[in-house]
Amino acid sequence: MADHISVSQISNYIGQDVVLKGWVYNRTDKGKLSFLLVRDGTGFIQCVAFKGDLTPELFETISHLPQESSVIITGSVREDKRAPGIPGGYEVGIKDLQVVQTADPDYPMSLKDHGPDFALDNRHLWIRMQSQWAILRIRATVMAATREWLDTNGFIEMSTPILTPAAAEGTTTLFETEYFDEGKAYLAQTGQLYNEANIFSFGKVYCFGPTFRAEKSKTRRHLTEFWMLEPEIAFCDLDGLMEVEEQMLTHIIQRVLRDRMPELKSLGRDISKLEKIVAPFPRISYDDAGKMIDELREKETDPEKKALLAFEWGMDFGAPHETAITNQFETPVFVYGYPSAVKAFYMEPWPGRPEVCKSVDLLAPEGYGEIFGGSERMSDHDLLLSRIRAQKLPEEAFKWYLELRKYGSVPHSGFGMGTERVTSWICGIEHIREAIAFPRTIKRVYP
RNA sequence: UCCUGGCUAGCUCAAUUGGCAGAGCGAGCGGCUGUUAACCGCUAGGUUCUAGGUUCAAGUCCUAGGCCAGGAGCCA
Repeated sequence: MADHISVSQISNYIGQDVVLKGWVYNRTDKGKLSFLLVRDGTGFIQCVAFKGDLTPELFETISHLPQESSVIITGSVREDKRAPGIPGGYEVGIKDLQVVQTADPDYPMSLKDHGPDFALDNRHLWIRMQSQWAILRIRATVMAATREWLDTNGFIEMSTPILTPAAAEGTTTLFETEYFDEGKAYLAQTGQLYNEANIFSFGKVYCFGPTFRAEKSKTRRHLTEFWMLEPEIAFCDLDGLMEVEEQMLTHIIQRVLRDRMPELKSLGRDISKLEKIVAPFPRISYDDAGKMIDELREKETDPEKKALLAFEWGMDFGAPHETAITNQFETPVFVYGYPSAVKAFYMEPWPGRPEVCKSVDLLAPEGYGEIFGGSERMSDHDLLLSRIRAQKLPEEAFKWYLELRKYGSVPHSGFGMGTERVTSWICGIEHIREAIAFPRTIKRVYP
């Protein structure tokens, strides 16, 4: 028997006396009544103190409790439609209250809106707010559902190194650090190359960890440190990869809808939009996506937006292009077959069309853009070697990677999922920085 | 790196043509038995980002700098 219960389980205790341990999120006084909105990590619940039920000293204490004071409350649970909270509709009539610590009354995070600078400087306190709590709970469910789907579909989790010897893709900027007498080491921007080794031992694998990008990206879709899931699958072509992606994402959405409905509602998310996210998703080629953009640009009347939609075959899609495409669909949409020139060196060429590669991006609706990026990997040793040489990558560093193509090479594919991008989309929030507890951006490493 | 915008009370913001530094929330005190961003009364709270400059007078105009944000590029 636990010595206290959690708010998330409150509906099991109607009519009973319970003990709650938590923090005063808000307090409203009304004469002989004092309403405390108490959070305990699992939910938010209204606790009501009535002067006539308590000693004068205790009521005086309760009606002056500062926001964020830590408390242990004993009281009786009852249903009441008026009661706010998560799940809401229940409240606790206070019979006793023990103050663990009276919070300093200068707590800076009022329950009103805050600007980004202030909110981020106070991120260690901001995460206590209901909106942030809901987002980060959903994030945890996204991650749990991801692992759940992979683990029940034959994948095993491999940990790939964070400290790596060289640029994996040779294109992006990496964080650099000294590594004893071995020269420079770099924080990993992907575990993919290692997972390509892992599949030859384990078949289907994934890694799920932090990844680092030192690019000076300054947008609502970028973090310098984010959590990326990367499955890699032996004997899998591009079509097989898309199937894995849509099945896994469908599972994630279903699990969030099942387990995090109160959190989604508290964020004001349009649930009906999430309920439509069921595999299969539309698959369109880069060529067709380009034509779609041409048509949309013709229809666009705003000259500024029109200019942003400028497109010619061969260029990568920017954020405005992705938004234009995804606005045509209610589910995520696959765009496959990008020009090889704008993608990484290791992607398998399209049969008969060497200028195109077997790459696929999964773009989320409502303007959220790329959430998954993947490809079928090049499986021919000599072709891969020629690409490494053509891109002037350090051949020695890729010696082991090339060897994978010498000993039992097979068609294989994999993708990366941006956890915070998926979470942002599911939550319907404006900025990716709210989808991780302590965001790292180009201008922030504090707190 | 480039483009754009912002910086005034703890927070969110207002301040007309250059003319007395303001409000709401938060904090403190008091009132009210059903509050949901409660309400009502009272109190405290300011180096207007920094440094120069113009002016009788600068939150406002000029110059330089700092910080933050949004977007582009790049990417998940």
